[in-house]
Amino acid sequence: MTEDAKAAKERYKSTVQLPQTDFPMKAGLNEREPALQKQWAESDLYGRIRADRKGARPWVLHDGPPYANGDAHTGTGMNKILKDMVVKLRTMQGFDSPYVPGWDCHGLPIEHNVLKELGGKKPEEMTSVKLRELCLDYANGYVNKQRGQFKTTGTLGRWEKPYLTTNPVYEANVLRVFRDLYHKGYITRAKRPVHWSWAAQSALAEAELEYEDRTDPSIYVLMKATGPVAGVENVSLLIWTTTPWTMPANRAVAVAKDAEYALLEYTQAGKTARMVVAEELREDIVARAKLENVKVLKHLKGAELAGVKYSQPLWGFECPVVFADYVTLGDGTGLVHTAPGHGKEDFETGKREGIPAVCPVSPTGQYYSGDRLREELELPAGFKDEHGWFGFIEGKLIWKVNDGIVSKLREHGLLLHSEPFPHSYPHCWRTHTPVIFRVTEQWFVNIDHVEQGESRTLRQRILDEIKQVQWFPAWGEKRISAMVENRPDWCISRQRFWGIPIPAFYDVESGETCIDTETVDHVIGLVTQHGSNVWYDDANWPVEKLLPDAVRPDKFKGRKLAKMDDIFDVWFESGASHRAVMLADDELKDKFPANLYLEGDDQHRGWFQVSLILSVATQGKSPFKQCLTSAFVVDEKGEKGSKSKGNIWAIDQGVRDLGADLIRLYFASVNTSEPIPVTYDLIRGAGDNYRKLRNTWRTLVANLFDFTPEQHALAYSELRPLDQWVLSRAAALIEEVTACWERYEFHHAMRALVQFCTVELSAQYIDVSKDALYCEAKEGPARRRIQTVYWHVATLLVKLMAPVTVHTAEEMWQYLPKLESEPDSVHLAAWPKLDDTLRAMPELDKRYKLLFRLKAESDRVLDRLRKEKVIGKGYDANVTLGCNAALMTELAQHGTPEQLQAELPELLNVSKLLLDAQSDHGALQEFEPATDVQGLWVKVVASAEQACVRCFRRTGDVGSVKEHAFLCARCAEVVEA
RNA sequence: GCGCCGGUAGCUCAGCUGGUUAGAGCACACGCCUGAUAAGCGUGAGGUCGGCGGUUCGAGUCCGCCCCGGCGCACCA
Repeated sequence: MTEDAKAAKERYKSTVQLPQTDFPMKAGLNEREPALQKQWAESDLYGRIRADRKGARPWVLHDGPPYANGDAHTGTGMNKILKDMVVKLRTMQGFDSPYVPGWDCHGLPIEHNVLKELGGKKPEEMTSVKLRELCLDYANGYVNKQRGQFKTTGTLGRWEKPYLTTNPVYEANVLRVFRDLYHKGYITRAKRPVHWSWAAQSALAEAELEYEDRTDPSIYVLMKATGPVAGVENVSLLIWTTTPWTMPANRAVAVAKDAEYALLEYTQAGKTARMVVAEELREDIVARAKLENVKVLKHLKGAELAGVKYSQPLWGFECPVVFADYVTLGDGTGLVHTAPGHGKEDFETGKREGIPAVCPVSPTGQYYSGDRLREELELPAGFKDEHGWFGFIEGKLIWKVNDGIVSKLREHGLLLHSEPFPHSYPHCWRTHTPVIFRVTEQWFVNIDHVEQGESRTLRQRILDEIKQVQWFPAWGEKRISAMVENRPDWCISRQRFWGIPIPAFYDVESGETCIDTETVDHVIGLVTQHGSNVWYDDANWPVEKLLPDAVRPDKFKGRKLAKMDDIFDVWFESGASHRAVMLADDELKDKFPANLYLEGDDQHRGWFQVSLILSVATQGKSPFKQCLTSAFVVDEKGEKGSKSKGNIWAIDQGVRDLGADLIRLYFASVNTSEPIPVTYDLIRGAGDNYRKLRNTWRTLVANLFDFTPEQHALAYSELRPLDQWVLSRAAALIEEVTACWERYEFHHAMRALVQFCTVELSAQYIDVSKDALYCEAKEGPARRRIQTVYWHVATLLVKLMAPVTVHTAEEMWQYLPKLESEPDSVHLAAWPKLDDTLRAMPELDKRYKLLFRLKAESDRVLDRLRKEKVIGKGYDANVTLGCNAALMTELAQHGTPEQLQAELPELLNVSKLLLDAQSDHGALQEFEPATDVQGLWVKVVASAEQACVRCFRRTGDVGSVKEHAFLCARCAEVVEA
């Protein structure tokens, strides 16, 4: 370039419309996000959203309450972010979509931690009320902490007035659910075997069990028959168990009536003996116990064992053989050790056969001592402990005697074989200790109860309701149905104090339980006013005051009553949230059932199920219409996050280090139905997408610096096909993103969004439209129509991003030239939808698909010439597209050769373009065959023309206007005007 | 043990009801631009679509078996 040309270039620079914007390229999230959040708080954005949508169709996501203990970590943080995304979407779609967060504040972990702070147990002088106050303080402390942590993610909601399960009104509503269940006959108090956590000293519900691996002794015990078996004397019944500690409670051996059994004679360690085992398992047992000289004396059906009695291996008294249909021949011996006090089925069998369910184990998992042990074992009168078992077990923790029992059985010649047995075993979810079965008196919700006026059991009604719910992912329906089909009655009582009391009394003399709907209602009244502490405040609320004669059933009037001291399972409390929140909160009560419950997929077993049970039983329907679950967050190794592993971090720390929008974008970009790896590096990886979105958008808005939509936007009809094509692609994007959101496939929506930015915008439209945008007349239509498209696209992109990158979208919104009618916050704006401008144009889609394929072929050749240093930028080149007849015919569908020739230079970013249909291109050396387009040859030559100093193109007419020697005709005209 | 989900380029994932040489983004390599510039554009390399067998004119896509990973269930006595 000559000196003159350089000077000219500088002179004309001011006539070029270069992009201008203050919208920063760098996100600076950790400064901007808190500032925006402050702004939202000060302008009460959430309140304004609520006011703005008042009266609109409701759409409610009902929040599942996280537990008020510990930090809000990545998992709970993700859950809140996903919820916020959905609520923001629904709000933009015009729904009235309040978000009322809640916390689960009662329960064992808090109780534990408070006791720990007190040195392990409640000080003698401390009242229960005082202790409960400490628990409440503890819970409230974590509510405040977690609230602050959640808010850093940019989540909007009624944070200042959340629902808490400790709120007296909430507590009263839990009791109302109980009252209704009681009234309808769903509640039973009964002695049954329940899962028992000896570490927590409480019964556990199914939802509170976690299966963990554990190795127990697997033992084969010989139960000596007291008489002949099928005519043969001195026969033992071989049983198998992995819980040797239950042997003291053994009261029967169960067999399958129809199964085939074998009566064997065998030699082991030089001694010969006889026993009965299932024929199918005989060889397995012989091999395991290394038996020799095995002879099958007889085959017999289980039924033939009727009437056989054996000597209890520890205590020596006679116990029966019984039949049971759960006896299987999969493993063991086919003869089942039955201890009705330690197993659900054993209990049922015992009940049927009139065998006592003895349970010599205390709440702490120790055998009772002394007389108590004797009593609990229900030993016969005059019993003598000849072998010293009594002293051996008494007072000991059951897990500590497992091995001792094994060796002692061996000493007595009762053990055929033992080996270690690894298996998964239910553990207490809070203390992570193995649970046991204990027979205790508990309160239950009867799942198979049929209430008056109904023909179906509650279980069946829940299953029917499950079918009415939309499950995301769809397999959730199968999973929860299977769980409901198989679940036992729900044990809702716990023997702790930090919770809502089960409002029942008993007659001190007779022991009879005193409860009816009136007494419960009375307590509900007191709890509403004073909170559940009334139950524990003996000084101010003695039983006479708690339940005055006036409200007692007649038979209890004037009697001495005492309070029962069970509390509700915390799942009962959270499961009642539909009643305590959805049906009771001023803002929500006319919006039941909720549109969506959204939690981790562990809640199929937990909150979803208990909510369904309680809502179907009391309201007759599911408390939610849709149910969305996400998988768990894991670390880079795919391991579940846990504090002890140190692979989990508090969400607010992540926000400070990485930025809320980046974390939100990450969670929106991954498939949340599969385990979600969460590490700083992975989230930083989402920064690629973030920057792409941000920069692409920045370019759009930087070219709108002189654009006011009301004044400058052109009508659809004034746009060129290329412009209309972008709008058509944008319309497709809106449809796809919206469809993905409706299916809650956030990551598919984000993919579409990023792809649109990188392909249609960045690589295609923006790249192609630069010349017109920069060099055409500032006010002319060639520039304004591109700005019109930019404006439409920039607007819809901000909106489509708004539920995810809530801060960035808001920041963008402030820089976007908007219609006067748009609100000041993007979160108050309307979700984009198709209209006369944003509309699908299939013909144009087809046209540009073809033309961009031609561009790709041209680019390939241009690239080669660049590497050969023949040309630099595209404007240095002239391109000839040699097309055969078939290709010309295809092209003709999209315009005349003249039209295409006029449009293609811009599209291909070259100075000149020729369509040549005449020659036999294959025979011409200067033409290069295309690789992906049939019938196309490409010829590229360096242009010999002078470049225009203003637009860089080599159009061949530079200097045609005398006054502007360095300009092409187009630029000269623009500059003149 | 039973059931569910997944196994596609180095990474994250698309591939609808089976149909031209399997796609995108990122990362990588090479080049261009320097008027999106701590940006942008182009080109390229990279995949036996977990394995084996089957159905079919044709399979990543359907069927069967197996392997790996994850999750759930439980009458594991």
